[in-house]
Amino acid sequence: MMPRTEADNQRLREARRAQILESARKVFARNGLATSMADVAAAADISQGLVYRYFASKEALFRALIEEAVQGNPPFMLERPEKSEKSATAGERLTMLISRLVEARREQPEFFQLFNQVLSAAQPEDDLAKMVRMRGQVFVDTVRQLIVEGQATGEFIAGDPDQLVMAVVACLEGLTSLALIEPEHFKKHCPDAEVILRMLKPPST
Amino acid sequence: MMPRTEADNQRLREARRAQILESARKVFARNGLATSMADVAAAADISQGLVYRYFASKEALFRALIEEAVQGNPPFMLERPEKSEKSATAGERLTMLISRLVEARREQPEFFQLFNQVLSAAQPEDDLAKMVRMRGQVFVDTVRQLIVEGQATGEFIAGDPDQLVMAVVACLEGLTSLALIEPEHFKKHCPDAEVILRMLKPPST
Amino acid sequence: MMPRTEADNQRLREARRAQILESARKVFARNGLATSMADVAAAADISQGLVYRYFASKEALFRALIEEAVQGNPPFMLERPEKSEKSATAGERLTMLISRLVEARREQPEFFQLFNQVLSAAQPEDDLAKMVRMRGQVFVDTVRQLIVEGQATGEFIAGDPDQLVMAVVACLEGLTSLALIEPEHFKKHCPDAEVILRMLKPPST
Amino acid sequence: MMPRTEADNQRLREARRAQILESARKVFARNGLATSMADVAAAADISQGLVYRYFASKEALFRALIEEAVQGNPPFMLERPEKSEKSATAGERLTMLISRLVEARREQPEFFQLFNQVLSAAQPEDDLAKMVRMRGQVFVDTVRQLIVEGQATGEFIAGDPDQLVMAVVACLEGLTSLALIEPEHFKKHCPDAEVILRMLKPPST
DNA sequence: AATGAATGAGTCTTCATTCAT
DNA sequence: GATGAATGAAGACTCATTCAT
Repeated sequence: MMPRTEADNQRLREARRAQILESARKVFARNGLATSMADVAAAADISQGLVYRYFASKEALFRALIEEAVQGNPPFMLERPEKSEKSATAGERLTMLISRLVEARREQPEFFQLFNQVLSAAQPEDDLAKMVRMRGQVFVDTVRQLIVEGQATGEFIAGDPDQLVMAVVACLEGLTSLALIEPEHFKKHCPDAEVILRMLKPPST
Repeated sequence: MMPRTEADNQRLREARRAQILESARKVFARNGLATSMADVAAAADISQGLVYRYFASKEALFRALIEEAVQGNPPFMLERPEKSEKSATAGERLTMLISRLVEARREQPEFFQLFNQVLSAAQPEDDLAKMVRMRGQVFVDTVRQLIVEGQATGEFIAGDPDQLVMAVVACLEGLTSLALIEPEHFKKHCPDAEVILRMLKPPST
Repeated sequence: MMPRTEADNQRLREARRAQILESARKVFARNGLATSMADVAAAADISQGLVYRYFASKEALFRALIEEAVQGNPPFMLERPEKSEKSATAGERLTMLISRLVEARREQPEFFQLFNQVLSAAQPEDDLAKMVRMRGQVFVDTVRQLIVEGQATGEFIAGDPDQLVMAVVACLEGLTSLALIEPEHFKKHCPDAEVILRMLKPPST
Repeated sequence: MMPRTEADNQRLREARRAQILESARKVFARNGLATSMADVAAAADISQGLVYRYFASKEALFRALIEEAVQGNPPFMLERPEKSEKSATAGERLTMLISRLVEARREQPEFFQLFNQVLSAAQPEDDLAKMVRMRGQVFVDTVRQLIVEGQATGEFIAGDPDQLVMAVVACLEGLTSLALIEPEHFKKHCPDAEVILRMLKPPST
């Protein structure tokens, strides 16, 4: 009988918004920007018009998804080693970092797939593409720094560090792609960080 | 002054077709299925209408690109070890295979980027997606076979072979993505096959 | 604590309705039929839904506004000379009429602007447009009648009466437009009826 | 058999553009911004899509119409007295100006109706509205200047010049409105400039 | 009675495709 | 064979209207 209270509405709106973001994340991660707003609305099980009460446009919605993923609400997105890890060796820290990132891709592949969608469809001048590339660069720099350190201490194999960085990064990027193609198989046989790290260590033979 | 002969015409047509395919490959590889036919025509420096003299539709054009890439007109696409390699060990043969694939990605990244575009934009039931996935499966099976063999002979580290396969495949897939993002840097620091192969070998420590 | 009586409710409803009409008149007069129901609700400081408790549709609301204006709830809308004026000459009566109409436009320009909005946006077959045109015709006929009378008595200049009618009517219509564009300036320099009436009198030279 | 030449296409495009502008002018003049692009296309007897090859958007089309009208391709739009008129008295020059403007409204009412549509539907901050208002101001200033001059020479009646300006301007504006409501009657009984000018002259009695 | 979230039909706009030349 | 003007169906977006609370 009573109209909804202000607080009720606020809660409703936030829930709706979250629901739309979640549904949109799934469909955009899978189909990229080719996804229609009708698809988004259907995934969220609401009318097309309603999406526009929460996001001004398709682009705004996609942007919200990317920003959410870049700014990394999900805690496992943190790529920099945590304070408690500062005492570990470069190799140990890189192991932890890779481990976390592999795990993140296993838990929430959509976040990473979104990045791929941006990079594989957007114009280079695109604002979002820049943002995603910048974020990627931070990650690459972190890995490079640890590899160089590890090489200095002899933990890692010598050689062009950029080559090693690229191998490691490619591996992670590739896992994101594989997660898109075969989610089940990916989850089951997702490689351990150690496997990836072996690329940085001299083989026994 | 002589009217063109039938053969001349045939040759012209084939050249035109090849020109369109090449231009289309570039723009589709970079921008995905969002690429418009106007973009294709502009890239090929011909009118929009003319594209339709050679390909019945956008879909037909894209299909031709994928089929060309899958059936591997380009010789380096051959993934199965050649006959002369039959005598080598599994490790040697896998090294050669990976080596060839890395090289292929360095030489002609567009072919592989096309596959990524298909997989990241198409519906799973899509005919083309199936074709590309199947081709991927062949490759995966080949790698798996060699890894299992290598494990049997002790060349490769023990453990879940699927995990190792995935690590190797992911690395290659990831290289394709990186080639799209930063072509220059990719070409310069593209990792050697040995780096990737190290994931399959026990580390010295 | 007493429940509202039926009469109270009735009064509340009427007040609400009047409030909506007044707000709607302002925004429709200024922005025309492009005005959204959201604009109306905001102007009336109520929710969108509530407008529909008082008016079945946007069209019904607009119609109510036009009918209110046409039927001339506002007393100054009466265009026919009043009884006490019957003894005056045609010229005197026309002066009084014009005078009243100029004054009306100064006092309540919105009513007249609404008519303009109908005529400039609606289809000719539109019901409302017909109503407004018919009302205009009554006014035109009245003016024409007085002009013809005035010409007969020599009060007004000879010549095509329709031309004179149109000049007078145009002047009044134009004042309505100017009132929309520059309300302040309009109110300050609104011409006297005599100025307009001069069009009907032979110049001294 | 031969493809159209460049020149052919150029001519075709210009003709098409002109055709669209003309059709659009009519429907926008009559129905204002509520006009749909489907209406425009139908009026021009072409498909909806084609309009967009000539004008980027509905707004761009409308803007082109307004700019065309403001910049006044039509020669009769010139409101400033021509050089040859410089020797005439203020009254004579104003007569010529009004005369020209009345004539313009008779010949091409659509141009002036477009201005009315802008002013009666647009937000005040609107770019186009500003442009139209500015153009109106130029006209008002011209009329005012001539009236003041005429008052100084005794040609015109004394009194608040702004009131007289407003009466004259209103009359012209009103004619534009009437032309929209009853085009036929308007053309037949359109008042002469002299009638309007009489508002500026002392009456004989 | 009152709110504002939700719906869906209608409009603007794009783009694959066709067609006159 | 070649061009680019033209078409029309599909997708983004708005807004009058309804409905649960």
